[in-house]
Amino acid sequence: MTAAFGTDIFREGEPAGALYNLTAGTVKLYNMLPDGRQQVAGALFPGDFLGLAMNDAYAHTAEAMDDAALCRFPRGRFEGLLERIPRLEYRLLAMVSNELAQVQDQMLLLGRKNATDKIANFLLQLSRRQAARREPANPVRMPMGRTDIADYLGLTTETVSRTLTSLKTGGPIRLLHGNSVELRDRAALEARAGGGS
Amino acid sequence: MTAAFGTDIFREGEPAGALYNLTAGTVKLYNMLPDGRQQVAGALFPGDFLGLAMNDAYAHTAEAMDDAALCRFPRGRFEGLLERIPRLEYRLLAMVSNELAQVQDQMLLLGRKNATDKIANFLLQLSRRQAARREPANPVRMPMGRTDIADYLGLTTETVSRTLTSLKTGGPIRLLHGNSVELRDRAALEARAGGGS
DNA sequence: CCCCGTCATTGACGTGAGTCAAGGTGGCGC
DNA sequence: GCGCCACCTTGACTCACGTCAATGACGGGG
Repeated sequence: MTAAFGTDIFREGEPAGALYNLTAGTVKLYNMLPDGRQQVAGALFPGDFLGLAMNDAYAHTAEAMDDAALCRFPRGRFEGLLERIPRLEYRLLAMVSNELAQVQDQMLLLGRKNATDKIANFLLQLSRRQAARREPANPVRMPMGRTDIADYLGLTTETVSRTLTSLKTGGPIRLLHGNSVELRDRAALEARAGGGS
Repeated sequence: MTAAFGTDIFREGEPAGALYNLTAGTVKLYNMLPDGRQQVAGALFPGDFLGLAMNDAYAHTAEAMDDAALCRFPRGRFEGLLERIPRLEYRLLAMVSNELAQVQDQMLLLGRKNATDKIANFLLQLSRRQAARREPANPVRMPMGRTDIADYLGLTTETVSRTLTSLKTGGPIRLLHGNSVELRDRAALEARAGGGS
């Protein structure tokens, strides 16, 4: 199954009929706010699962940020699998637990850090996830636009832009062509990311 | 098992040796930030579970906010239970999924709302949880101090205080003795809580 | 009963990030 | 190659919230 750029895979509130595994491309999860803005809950890369929280309805809308390919598991059939392979349920539980831990980190980030710390964190997170996917960790690719980054970090596009510029000027990063970022001084970023305020 | 006011039930990073069910009292979950501040991840009330994310280490420190009583399930024995009662694992998965959804709501709150909206949301959330526990929904009890509220909402104690005062002056709430709040105009609060910015 | 420690409130002030508003820049189709 | 459009960048200004600091209200212990 494939999803073209900009199309929804499922929408917030829809009955959760299936879960998916992303095999190629990038997908964002977000919630629409009443005023039209959106809160991006996360970005997913190949290997990640979508809709694995076993609730009745999807908690987010999932939208392809480029052309994506997915593996779809209808929920009924999946639950049948769970019955027969209890081990699988344990794995699933672990995955949801992991996701929970990640989201809680993100909470901490949103509540307590300033713009620079948020961006530093974000870049390092992307880098780590690229490495986990056995891609080069360094030139970090950002398939999403400034708006999505802003909505993910609780900032505005302007602030994201300004912050990236100031990190560029300050030395730790370099902006490359095609929405990529070279991390020139990872230690400096780590310091910002971990550090408070 | 009991935990007196101010004592830790478990600490962030410790091997997750057990999970707990809170039977009486109130417990907060938080992470310490390097600079000494804390991010409160949640408040737990009777009936809630602690440490149910099946990771190897606890993601938070759990501290009793008053004298609390807990039911402790050592992890080994619990996993034995899981083996024998697959249905239980499914229940557990559902609970973790719920928690995930809640935390994601909280993320949205932290990233995108102003102080008044956060407080309104917080009060309504407490009210709903009291109702879920079959206590009266209206005078909302707040067992935690201003500092904990602030650390939960990503604010400062001063801002929490000011915002409560302004809600009081504006009409929708009334501050009672003993850390309780009377909701006088729930609709007004709902409007703030749902509404954007 | 009063003192003192802890926590909440209130005020004055500074600042980081949001808002509003112009430019740039690159990609794509014609 | 040109123009259009979407997106990014930059600037000026504003304001909500944080910070620093003083005061006020409880509540428990001596």
